[in-house]
Amino acid sequence: MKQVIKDKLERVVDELKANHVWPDVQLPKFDITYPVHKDHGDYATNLAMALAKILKKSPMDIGEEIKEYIDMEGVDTVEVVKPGFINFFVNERFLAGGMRLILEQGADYGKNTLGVVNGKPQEYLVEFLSANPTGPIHLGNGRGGFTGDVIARVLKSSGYNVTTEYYINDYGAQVDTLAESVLRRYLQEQGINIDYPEDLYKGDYIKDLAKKIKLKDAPLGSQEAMQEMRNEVKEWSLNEMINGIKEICEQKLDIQYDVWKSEKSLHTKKNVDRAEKFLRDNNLVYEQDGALFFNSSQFGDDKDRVIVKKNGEHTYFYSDLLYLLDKYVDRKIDHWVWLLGADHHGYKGRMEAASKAIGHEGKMDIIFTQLVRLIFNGKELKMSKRKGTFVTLEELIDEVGLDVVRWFFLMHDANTHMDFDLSLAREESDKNPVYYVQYAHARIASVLDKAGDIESAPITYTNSAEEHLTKLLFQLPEVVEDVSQSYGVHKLPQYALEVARAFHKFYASSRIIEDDAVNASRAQMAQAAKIVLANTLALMGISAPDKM
RNA sequence: GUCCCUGUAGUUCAAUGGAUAGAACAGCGGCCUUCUAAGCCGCGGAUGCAGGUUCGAUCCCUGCCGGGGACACCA
Repeated sequence: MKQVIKDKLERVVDELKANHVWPDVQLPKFDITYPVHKDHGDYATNLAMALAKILKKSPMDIGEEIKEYIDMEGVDTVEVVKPGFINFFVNERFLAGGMRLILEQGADYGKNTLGVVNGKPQEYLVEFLSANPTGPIHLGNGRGGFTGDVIARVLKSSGYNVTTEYYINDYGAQVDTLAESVLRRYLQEQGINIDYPEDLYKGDYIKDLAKKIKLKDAPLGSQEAMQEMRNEVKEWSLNEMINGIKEICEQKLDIQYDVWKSEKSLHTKKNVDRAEKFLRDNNLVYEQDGALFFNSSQFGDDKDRVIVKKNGEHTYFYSDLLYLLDKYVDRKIDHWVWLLGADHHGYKGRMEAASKAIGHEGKMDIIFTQLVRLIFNGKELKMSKRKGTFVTLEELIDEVGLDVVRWFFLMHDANTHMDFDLSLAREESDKNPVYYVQYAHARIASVLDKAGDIESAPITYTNSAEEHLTKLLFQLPEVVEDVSQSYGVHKLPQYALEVARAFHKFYASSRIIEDDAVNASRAQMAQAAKIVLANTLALMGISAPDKM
């Protein structure tokens, strides 16, 4: 609908030009909005305000003049109101026509083809969660995890070819710390007296690993034997952690990844040689104090970054460079959507600089998810891997259910801070708005089940609740489009809530089965509402139950 | 010290520079002999402070005050 009005207004501006009403008029940037209040139009544009600014006339006057050029099918009346909105009121035939469309498209209703350019779907890579394999997935990971998952779902619905990816940080010192932690706990478990330094990981999961691991008895005291044992523990622990994470993502979180990308696997000789040649050939690196620096400040970063340390080891940023080449050169992706916790905001500068340096500027969207503060009994709970204090996502899901947890993380703008009150989440899980939405879906399922087969009778309107519900249902395609461009996933639950509310009102005012007779018009409205609720919930990865 | 977020109702959060700032929860008062009361109807209640840009600012700019987070040859 929005698009129809927009197209029409573009033509209006052309007409104004052609008829020399305003020969100099340029098409201004005008907006089309939905009515905020029921007294306003069904659809509105502030074209008049935009034009007024250019022409230095009153928006009201301009609106009145434009009005005469607007003649649209399905629109009954057009009115101009202050401060310069042009309101469109659609008629019943228009509403019924749109309804028919929803019923025909069913599960496909809401999809669009924004991601298809010149007949080809764009290759998008969405990378998210990517928690280090040195500890469990905690509550704070939930935000990036679910936000990324939903962005991927929405992009798919918008015609993009989406690859979801988990980047495994299995390279570098932290993995050794993990191995050392497990090894020492294992030895303690065997009754061997060995100390446990402060900087090792403290959580119970380390002890669990230590109990589970089976090592062949190695003679202690020998350096070689100790080193061998260390390597064995390292490989086993890492593997165990990664498998655990995979299982949780797929089974508990309902997040399916297409690719599990190992950081270690990027550091092959071939990759490294190519990268070094590329960097040197393009004068992107220099040596200083025995280390190799990447010239990132030339490309907008606030300082140059070390990529090869004095001791010859690669830094994390080196991995990032390899990863960029892997993505843009080898895999030829068009765009990379990268979800990061706010504590990583320092990456933005260097990664953008690196993308620019290798000639792929502007192909990356970094989405920061602000940290979640945990509140328990009115006090903030600090989470720390080293101290072993955290609440795992798994525990929370087991307690209140995946639907509630997903809804909670999705309902807020990812870029704002939020508090998660554990005590409330537990107590008030029944009052969660997700149930309000699911209840609407279940109610519809139940009524339609009673109504039996619905005949495709003409749809007519008898009250404002029916009209309001219908107009809301029309918005789904635009919500999906919006989210696919803005990544503002919180708009989905907001929208679902609005639709559910509209349905509950409709349900209270319009009986579908009356005196044992099914009102086919209303049954079809309910059917359409069910489609919209189900599709919206599916995009969020939340179930749409038929019974509650 | 530098940089990134952020301040809206009692609470948790919405609102591409536009119309009367929306919900939910909490509070108060109504509605079940009829399709699921996990529902509906009604009542109160908010943009941290000071300037600026604009016809118009919750939104943009500056300063102040408050909250969170980053500033490694760690990953």
